[in-house]
Amino acid sequence: MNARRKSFRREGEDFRRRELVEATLSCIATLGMERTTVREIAIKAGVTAGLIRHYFSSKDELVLAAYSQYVGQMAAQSREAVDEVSSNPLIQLAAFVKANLSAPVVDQTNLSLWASFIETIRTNPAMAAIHLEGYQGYRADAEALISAAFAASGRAVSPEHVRRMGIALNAIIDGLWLEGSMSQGEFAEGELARIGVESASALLGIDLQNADMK
Amino acid sequence: MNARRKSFRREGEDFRRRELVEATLSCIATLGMERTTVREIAIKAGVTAGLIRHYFSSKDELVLAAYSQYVGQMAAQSREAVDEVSSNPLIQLAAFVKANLSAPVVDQTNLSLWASFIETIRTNPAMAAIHLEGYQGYRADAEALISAAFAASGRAVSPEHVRRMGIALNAIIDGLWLEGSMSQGEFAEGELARIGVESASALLGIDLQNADMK
DNA sequence: AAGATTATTATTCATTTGTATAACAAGGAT
DNA sequence: ATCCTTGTTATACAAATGAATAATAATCTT
Repeated sequence: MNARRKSFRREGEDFRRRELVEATLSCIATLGMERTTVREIAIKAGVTAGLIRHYFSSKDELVLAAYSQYVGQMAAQSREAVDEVSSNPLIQLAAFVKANLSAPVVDQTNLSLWASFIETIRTNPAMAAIHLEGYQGYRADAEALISAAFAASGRAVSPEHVRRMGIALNAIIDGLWLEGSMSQGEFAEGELARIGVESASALLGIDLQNADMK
Repeated sequence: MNARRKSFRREGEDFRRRELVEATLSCIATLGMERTTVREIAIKAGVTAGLIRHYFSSKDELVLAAYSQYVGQMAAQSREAVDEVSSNPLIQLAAFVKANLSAPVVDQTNLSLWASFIETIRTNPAMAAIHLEGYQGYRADAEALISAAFAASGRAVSPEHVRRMGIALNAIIDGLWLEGSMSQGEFAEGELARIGVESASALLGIDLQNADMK
């Protein structure tokens, strides 16, 4: 019964931090915030619990880092989808909508992860700050795409109108994302994205559905 | 240091259960699920922690009852708003949208409460069942209103189209609710509801904005 | 190759938490 | 009035949790 000490490799700080953050996200997504303990995170990361405090001064700080990583990741994902397509603003806008209404964004686990973070925003100012920054960036991206789309359609619109459209577009995307993520299996493959593009077209008064038919 | 026993009143089962459920909702909304302990709930309800187990066999069961109460309350609120106005379907639909995009529905604390529950749906089948029932009811209400609105506008639409519109309407409401609840103070009084009615009009192709000008 | 550094593991600690049990008293029954 | 029922408080307990500290070994330095 003489248990030997666990063997291990020494890793660099950035590597471990990233790994711990990744494990934290995985835990929160699958277990929820309440059941995400430092021990559970450590197991998922393949280390012992004590190591967490070597890199993060508290569990709160780790969760904060995880949220920061999550927000950045979602933003990057969204921007990539736009950059991947042609420079036609209508096509870009359609790609933006589609990317946010397909896997892996639309996913029950991802929704659960998001909800776990949202819950903490009200009482944790640091979390709130990260959230605000991410949200504003998202809205700015949406408004830039809308502005460009209107310009490409030869329509002059006021900044106030762009703001309104940004709010509405953001809402339809978020709302469809919610529905798609919650109702497992109700939507056929690609259906949600199609409804999203149709709805965005109706809201903006621009036909985005045939935009990618070059 | 001879602490006297706390004086108390004996109350009926329904009274206590309701009070404990109410305290639970309040705790989750303000503290978050993680910091909502049986002791905290008891304090908020003005009783001692032991009493909770007298009425609920576990904390989970209490939280479940609280969620059930929450879902029912939200549904009733929404239906009341529709029943309060005239029987004109367009006006009813507008009222439905407005009710879901005004206080007290749009509120950061309410969002936090909702998020706390959503988080648990993935791992708790009982919570998932309550959620599904509430969601389906909500969607059915929306589709009924949409059907009636199309009929009143003299437009014949297929059930599939109604379904699509229901999804989209639901999405714009949820999305705007999210935005309004998260971004404290960005929206002027009534602005969110106005954007909602405008957006719903654009989505459905029905003018709901002037519907209440009798 | 030996020593120094520190990343990592192992162990310990004080609190908190859900739950279980025991003691008590408020209000009704007789 | 006295007894009885049971709603309610008070106390106890085991498990879990975040954090702190001690021990160890992997890798770098020289």
